[in-house]
Amino acid sequence: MDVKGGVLSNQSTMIQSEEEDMDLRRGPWTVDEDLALINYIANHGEGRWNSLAHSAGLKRTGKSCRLRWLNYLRPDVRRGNITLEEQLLILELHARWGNRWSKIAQYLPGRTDNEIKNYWRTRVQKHAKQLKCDVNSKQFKDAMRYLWMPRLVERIQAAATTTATTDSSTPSAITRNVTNNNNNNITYNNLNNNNFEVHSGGNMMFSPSIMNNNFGCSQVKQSYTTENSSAGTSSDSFGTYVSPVSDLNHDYYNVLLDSSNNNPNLGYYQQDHQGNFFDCITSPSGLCSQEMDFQAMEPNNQWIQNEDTSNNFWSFENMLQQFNDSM
DNA sequence: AAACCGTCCAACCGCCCAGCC
DNA sequence: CGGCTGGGCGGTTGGACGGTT
Repeated sequence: MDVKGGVLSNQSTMIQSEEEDMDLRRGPWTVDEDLALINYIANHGEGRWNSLAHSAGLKRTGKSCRLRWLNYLRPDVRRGNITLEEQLLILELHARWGNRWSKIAQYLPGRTDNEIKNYWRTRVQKHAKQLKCDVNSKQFKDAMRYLWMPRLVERIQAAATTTATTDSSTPSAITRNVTNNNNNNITYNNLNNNNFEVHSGGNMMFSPSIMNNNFGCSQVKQSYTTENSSAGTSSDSFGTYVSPVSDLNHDYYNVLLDSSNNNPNLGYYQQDHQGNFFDCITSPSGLCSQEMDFQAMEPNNQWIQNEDTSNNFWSFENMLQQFNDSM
């Protein structure tokens, strides 16, 4: 008997019989099928998936061929673990766009929307579930923004520093310049000067100082601008888009996204009379007004010391619990 | 060693939208 | 304008696999 595939749900019996009549295969792809698809696309290009499937001699739906190609067979598909930088990008972009996986995937070259979606569901939603809060709740978003993401950046910094000191021939393990197929540059510069930036239609830039200092909310300053302001750029700035704001002796970091369309509606952000977008979420749920000092709640800095993200998150859970208790 | 459990991820589904006739 | 088709999207499923009991 010809194997029709093992990924068949019970409720699809009728569909299955219909597809068997049409001799359509479902389930996991075989090596021969993969080769047939690859060869056909190499010779004829992609698109018109239904006719492509037929012309290539594949007993598959056009949709199935398209999915197999885009998510697995495409030569530029990146495989392997999601890196720290990618995690950071996913969190940031998801905070901004929600479950727009394909849009988020555009900013992670080589990653598919499916992969990102899987990452979100298996990692992020798991933690939300463990913390007994909704992944879309303000509480969890705050936790991501003020705890998880800064820690990711710290770990990126730490990794870069380690790499820089152990391998002088290589500028940085996380330095790269890539261009996705929409010509949106995504540049991570985490060289010895500890900058980290993402140019992706807009910019996302993290100042070095935040990574090395407290992340108590009262000490976090964020600035946003859509202007090409060189005059306001200090030595701590990272490009023409950002005018860093040094608030007294407070540390700051800069996140600027979507400068391309000058969108002032960047989530929690607000624009002041000078055109700068300031972080009006300084405390979306009163975090900052209480001047919580998360580092003080984290004596062992486990996020940095422990390489495993999921384990790191449990120090986060402890912090969040303290946060909850203080509310 | 076997059963159980949790995680990962490829593949599927239904829905929606744009373009064409 | 309405129907059809192709393509894309987010959500869901279930098999494989590794770790734990």
